[in-house]
Amino acid sequence: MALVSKSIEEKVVNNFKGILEPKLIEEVIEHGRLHHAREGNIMIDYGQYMKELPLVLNGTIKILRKDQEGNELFLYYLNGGDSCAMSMTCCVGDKKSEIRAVAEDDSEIWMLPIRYMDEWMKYKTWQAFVFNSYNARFEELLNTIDSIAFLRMDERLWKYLLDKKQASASYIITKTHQDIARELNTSRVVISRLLKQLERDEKIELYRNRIEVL
DNA sequence: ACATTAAGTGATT
DNA sequence: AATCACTTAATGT
Repeated sequence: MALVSKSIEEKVVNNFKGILEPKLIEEVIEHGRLHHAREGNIMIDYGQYMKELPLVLNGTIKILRKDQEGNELFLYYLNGGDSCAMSMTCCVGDKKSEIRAVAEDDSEIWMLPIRYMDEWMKYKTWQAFVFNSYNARFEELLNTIDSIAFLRMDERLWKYLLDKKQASASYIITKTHQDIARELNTSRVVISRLLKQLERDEKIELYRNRIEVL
C-alpha cells in the first residue's frame, strides 16, 4: 500500500492543496479510491444512480446531455481539480443522472463515497469547494447556452476548437469532422466547410483525423 | 490493387 | 445551415 499509493496521494494533494484544508485532504485520501478511465469510457450514464462523487485528478472528462430527439449535446469539460456539480445534486437528492460523462482522454479520478458529502460540511473549505464547483459549472453552462442561442455556427465551432485546445493543453485535436458535427448537432458538410474557411483565415491547419490550432 | 473511410465542393432548398 | 450527390484524398487489407 505504502509505496504504490504514495504517488497517488501526492496527486490528490497537488490537485487540492490550497483548496481543501490539510485535515480534510487526509480524509479525502483515506476514504477515496483511484479510478483510471481510458479514453472513451462512459463513466456515468443517463438514468444511472450516483454512489460516488468524482474528483478529477488529471485528464479530461466530457459532460453531455441528451435532448428530446436523442441528440447528444455537449455541455462542458471537467479537468484536474474539478468535480461534477451534477453528481453533487444527484447524491444529495438520490436522483438519477441527467447527464453522461465520458473520458475524453485517459484520466485519473478520485472516487469518494457520497456519504461524506454531508459529513464533511463541517469543514469550511469543503462547503466552499462545493459552492465553487456549482458556481464554476453554472457559469460554464451559461457560456454554452449563450453560444448555442446567440452564436452562429462558425463562431460556435471556433469556440469549440479553443475550448478543446484549452482542455487538452494541446494544439492538436484528433477528431474527424463527423465527430465534431455530432457534438455540435450539425452535419459533417457544414463543419467541413467552416473548417476550410478557418484554414483560409489561417487560424487552423487541416489534416486527416487531425486539426491544428495555430 | 482494391475497398473503406474522411474530407472537399457545387447546386439546391 | 441542411441535404444531396458526387469527387478526391488518405488509409487499411
